[in-house]
Amino acid sequence: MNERFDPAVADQRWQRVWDERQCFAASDTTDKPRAYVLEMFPYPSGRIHMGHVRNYTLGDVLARYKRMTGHEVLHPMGWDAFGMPAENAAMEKGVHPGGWTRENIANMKAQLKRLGFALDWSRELATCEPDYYGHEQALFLDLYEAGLVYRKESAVNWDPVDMTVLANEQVIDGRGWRSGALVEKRKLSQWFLKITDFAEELLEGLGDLKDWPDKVKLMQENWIGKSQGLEFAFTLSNGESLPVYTTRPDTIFGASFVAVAADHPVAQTVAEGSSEAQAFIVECKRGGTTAAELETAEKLGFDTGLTARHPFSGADLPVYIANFVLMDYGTGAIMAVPGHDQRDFDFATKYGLPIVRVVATDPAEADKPFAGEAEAGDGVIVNSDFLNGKSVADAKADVIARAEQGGWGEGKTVWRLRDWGVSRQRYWGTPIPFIHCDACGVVPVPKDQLPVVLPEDVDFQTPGNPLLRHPTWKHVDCPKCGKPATRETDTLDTFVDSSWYFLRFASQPADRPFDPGVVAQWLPVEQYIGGIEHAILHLLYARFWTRALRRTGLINVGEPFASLFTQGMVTHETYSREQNGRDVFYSPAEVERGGESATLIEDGGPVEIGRVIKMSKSKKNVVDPDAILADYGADAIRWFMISDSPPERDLPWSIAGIEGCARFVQRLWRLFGQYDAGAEGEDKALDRKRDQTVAAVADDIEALAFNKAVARVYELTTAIEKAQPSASRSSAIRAILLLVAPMMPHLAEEAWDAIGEEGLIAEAAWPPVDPALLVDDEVTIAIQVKGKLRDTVTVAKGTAKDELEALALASEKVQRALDGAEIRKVIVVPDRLVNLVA
RNA sequence: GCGGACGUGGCGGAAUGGUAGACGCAGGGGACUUAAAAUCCCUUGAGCCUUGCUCGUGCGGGUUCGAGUCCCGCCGUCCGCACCA
Repeated sequence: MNERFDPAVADQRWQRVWDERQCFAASDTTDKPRAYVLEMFPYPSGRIHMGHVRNYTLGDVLARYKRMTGHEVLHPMGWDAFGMPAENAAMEKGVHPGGWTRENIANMKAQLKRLGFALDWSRELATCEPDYYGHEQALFLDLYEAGLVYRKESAVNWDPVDMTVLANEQVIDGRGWRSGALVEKRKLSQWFLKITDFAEELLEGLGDLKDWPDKVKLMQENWIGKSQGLEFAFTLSNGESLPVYTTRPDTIFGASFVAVAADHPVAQTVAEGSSEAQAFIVECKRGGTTAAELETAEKLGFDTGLTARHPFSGADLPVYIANFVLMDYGTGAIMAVPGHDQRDFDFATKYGLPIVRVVATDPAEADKPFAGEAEAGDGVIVNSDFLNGKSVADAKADVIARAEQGGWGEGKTVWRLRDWGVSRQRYWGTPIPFIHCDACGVVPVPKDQLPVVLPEDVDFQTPGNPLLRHPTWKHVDCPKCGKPATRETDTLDTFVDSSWYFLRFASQPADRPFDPGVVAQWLPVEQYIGGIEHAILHLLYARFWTRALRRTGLINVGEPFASLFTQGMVTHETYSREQNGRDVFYSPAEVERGGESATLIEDGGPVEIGRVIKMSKSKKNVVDPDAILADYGADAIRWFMISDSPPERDLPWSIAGIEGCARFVQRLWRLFGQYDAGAEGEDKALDRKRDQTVAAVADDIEALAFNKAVARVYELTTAIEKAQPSASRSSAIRAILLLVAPMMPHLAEEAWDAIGEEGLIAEAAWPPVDPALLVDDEVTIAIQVKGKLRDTVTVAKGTAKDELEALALASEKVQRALDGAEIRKVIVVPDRLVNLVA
């Protein structure tokens, strides 16, 4: 064996062998148990970043481990290839989005290959290719036939200077990112998917997802937002009826005004007779469409002069048009209870409206003033006539019952979840397969005419949707009547692309989206891994899409992802200098890092080491995986990714850390070099340590607690190094080689070959363990006096309680700590501790 | 603004309510070497009256024989908020 392991040679060598032997191609026809391991596929931005390396390393370790434990593993990779960055590149650099994207894919694929991931490249897909999005169009038509697709008006961010629709991230401080113009809300007719039809199912389904993080399930639950409340109608002073919805009917006596959305019919009617109301409604159109923006904006209202009669008290409440009321939720009108809703509180404070307490922690505090904010918590009802003294829950039920009895309202379930708007006024996406005909209306493209392919000859020099401007593309004959008609020029949200790619990975026939029988063999995904930022939208849409396909009879899978894991971000410290009162940042490549300081290579002067934050271009704290790969090899970078930080938390990148990993690669290599197949003699303690480590590492990998597995590998390595040569020692070396095979596959193959083993370690079996060796026969007992540790004693496992107590009392240290005090109580936990309470 | 999480040495972290700090990094000391690299050994929470004792898991309370872990209230940081992916 060579003295040093050379990753530059070994990485390439084994990557070629894996490729040639098609080691990681998943078979659809096998008797083995299946394991579908999937990481969220990347957007092809051009270069792999550390976040990708982490994500795919986590999945790869699991996939390789699953293979070693006898599973047929499906571990595919593809590209989420539609989206805005390609169009931005087209505008900025004059390149075609397709060419730019495909070049990025080629680069990133080469980078992934250099990391030695055990991926089935034969199933690679890119969502921007017609052989993917054509099937998506077919599925969209299936959902249309099932009644799950419709069109309605919906607001977008409109840039009045560029005359274009902006994404939320393109709106900065209420202005268009390029033009700087104030953005307005504009209504367009757009395509929607009826995700709300599945609200109950999606909520209920969360209960079956035992291996999803509770936080993700909770976030989805809150997002779906099922609420039981009361819908009832106020009678207005003009005789009209105004339906409102409230989740807090218990607070009805605290209502001090009524508010409607700016696009509510009542607001429209009022505006007809008032130019001031009109102006206010126009004012409400200013600004973007995001929830965060709407809710942090100053609460504004317009007094319509109308009043609404309170159903119990008969009081006349003023009716406002308010910018914080949403037309999309409930009825677009609310009864406002300032004491117990913060938005209402802010509004009432601004317009001098009464704030009445109707919930208190104690009936005696009925007139306690508010401490500058609303109180949304539980309590007892006060100042509320017949509701006084009731709990919040009882009062809710009582008011709903009275409303239903009186025939002026009814209990109702309302969802926060809104239907999914999938229209995008952009070029680089899946064309929505519909045709607009003056005579026949909106007509689906017949399936035999799919795919509707994007035109290649498009111009990005003018803002707006190139499909709309294209001279010929949209002009077609109506499939129904044959007369001239136009294509739909909106494309699909890229979340649609990522809502079924995991099905296409499992099965990809040419003539249809997938084969349901093959899909059933692989789905659900056994382990899905990706960022927490996808906790709601992507995961909810994928769950919805899967259920929608089941309802249309296309598949028989409900939940696509059996187990979900959300990994943390890769972070790095920042380097900066203050210049002219501003921080100038330097990249890690420009800086020489010492133990506790850092200097700029260019001039040798010091730079300030800043906080450890998410790698980002603006702070220049980005490290390119390729450079690391070239310096340290794939195994070192993979080892770094799984060491130290638990995968769900942030991982701080450091050059010292990667150097430590590279050193450990060499240390293992030296250890493997000491393997002696002919060594004799038994080392019971090492045998025990070996099997305990094998069992624990297996548990850790299955729990994705890789940092713990890594710590155990270090411990076993040290134990082997300290042991004398023996058959046990060689056996332990062989075991640790198998343990690290999923983590450092190149080193493992090289060593496997060097010690004379047959075949590839990638195809070897996980080492078996002897259950008898897993339990220790001795344990160390803690001896406490009044809960404080005073001594320890090592005894045989299972030593009796009274014996432990006697040992504790016999301890000199214990006697000194007791200092003659009388023992009042003794707590003995077998194999754990003795606590003497004096 | 609303929803969700996280907080333990210089750093990343470990710890079924039961010996806080496993393991790694960084630091200190030493061996080997002409020297360096590489490697190996020892050491490293803070404080003190140092056979040992006291304090210590963001802050303030509480439950318990015993709390990093459970409960209540704060503070700070991060993620999401429906057209970024």
